[in-house]
Amino acid sequence: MEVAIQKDTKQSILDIAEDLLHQKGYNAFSYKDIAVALGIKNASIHYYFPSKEDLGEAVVLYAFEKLKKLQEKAQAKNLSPPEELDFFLSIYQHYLEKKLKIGLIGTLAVNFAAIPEKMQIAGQKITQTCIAWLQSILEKGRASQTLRFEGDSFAQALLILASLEGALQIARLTDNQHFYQIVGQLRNSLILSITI
Amino acid sequence: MEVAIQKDTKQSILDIAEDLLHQKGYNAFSYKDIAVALGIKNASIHYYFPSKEDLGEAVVLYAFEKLKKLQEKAQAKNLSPPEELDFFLSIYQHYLEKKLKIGLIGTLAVNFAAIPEKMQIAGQKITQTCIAWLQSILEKGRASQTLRFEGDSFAQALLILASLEGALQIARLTDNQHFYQIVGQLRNSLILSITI
DNA sequence: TCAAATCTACCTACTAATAGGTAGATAAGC
DNA sequence: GCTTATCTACCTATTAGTAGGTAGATTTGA
Repeated sequence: MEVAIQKDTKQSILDIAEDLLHQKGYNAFSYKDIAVALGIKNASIHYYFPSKEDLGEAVVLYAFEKLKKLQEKAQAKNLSPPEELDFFLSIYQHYLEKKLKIGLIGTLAVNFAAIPEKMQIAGQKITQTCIAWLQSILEKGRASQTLRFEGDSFAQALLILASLEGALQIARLTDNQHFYQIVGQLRNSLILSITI
Repeated sequence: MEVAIQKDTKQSILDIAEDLLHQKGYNAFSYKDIAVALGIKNASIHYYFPSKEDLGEAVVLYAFEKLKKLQEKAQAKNLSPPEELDFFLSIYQHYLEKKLKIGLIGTLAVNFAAIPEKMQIAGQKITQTCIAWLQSILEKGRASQTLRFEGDSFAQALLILASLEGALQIARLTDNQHFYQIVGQLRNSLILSITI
């Protein structure tokens, strides 16, 4: 059994494209950027992704798959509502700490009028999945009296998601520490237990 | 006294550039887009804004000026803390309802690695001004027992700003109505009075 | 088995379009 | 006549995308 020295080229292209999408936005990166990073030629990327639209859509669909796997993973763990909420928050914390730095929803929304329709639609699906997931956590938390919030669980789910997307953006413009302050403030208002 | 039939060209360029920046992001609009919209030639825009960096910075500085004027206007009105908070929220509501649709902070953050340094710095100033304004509202509200929140007023200000930026983005990806739901949820948690 | 056929994963070399930007002419108005 | 504002006519760099080729691995089949 041999160790894979080199990642699959197609996967590497996807990873770098995801990176660039988060760092610069869809219209600010080019095939050349990816080609240079990988040490291959422009045309080779067209071999895997005939058009930039194909690549853009693939990046979003790939992110969608990852999100769904995380959701399954969380459900398999049988977490308490506060723990599952923290699991969701940790996804965004991972965005901050790793290369991505900005949420996909924010990226797609800001460049909405300048991205292909397939990316728009995929972005909408991701958003709806996030909202539904958060809402289910909130409902379970309210039923078990482990999470505290007022009003509609859907509206509260929207508020949490908006806060996280916004938090990453404020962090990028000012200071990473501000992300943690926002998440802390959010957690304090939601989680009933005294333990941190 | 004559009615101004035509707006000042420089101002029109700024307005359209602001529009395009919010709709597509910095790297997805071109001088040509503006020239076509105004019915002038590409080169004429270079006359007012020699480089795209100049234009980009001018748009952000112009937005900064508008923000400061709104802040002065609010202070001149001697509003109660909940009223001043609503004034701030109404700025974002205006973003949603008018042409802009996305907050400037979000736009600049998402394309951060792909915008000129001067835009980055101007964006940071706007963010800090917003945070400081919100924090002052929160402090006054807590002192006068008209606003309710726990913990640090700075962290709470960050949370509100993040929510609003994220709310615009979720609204763009899904439904404008979601913006109002987020703002409603936020108001309910902050404002102590029963009256809406 | 071994040669032909096919496929994979790139390459070089190109195109058409668009980007931001510039030089210099020109028209209009004080 | 000088300034302001706008034009025509470019330039250079970059973009996404295409055409066609090729070395080497893999599959097929007589």
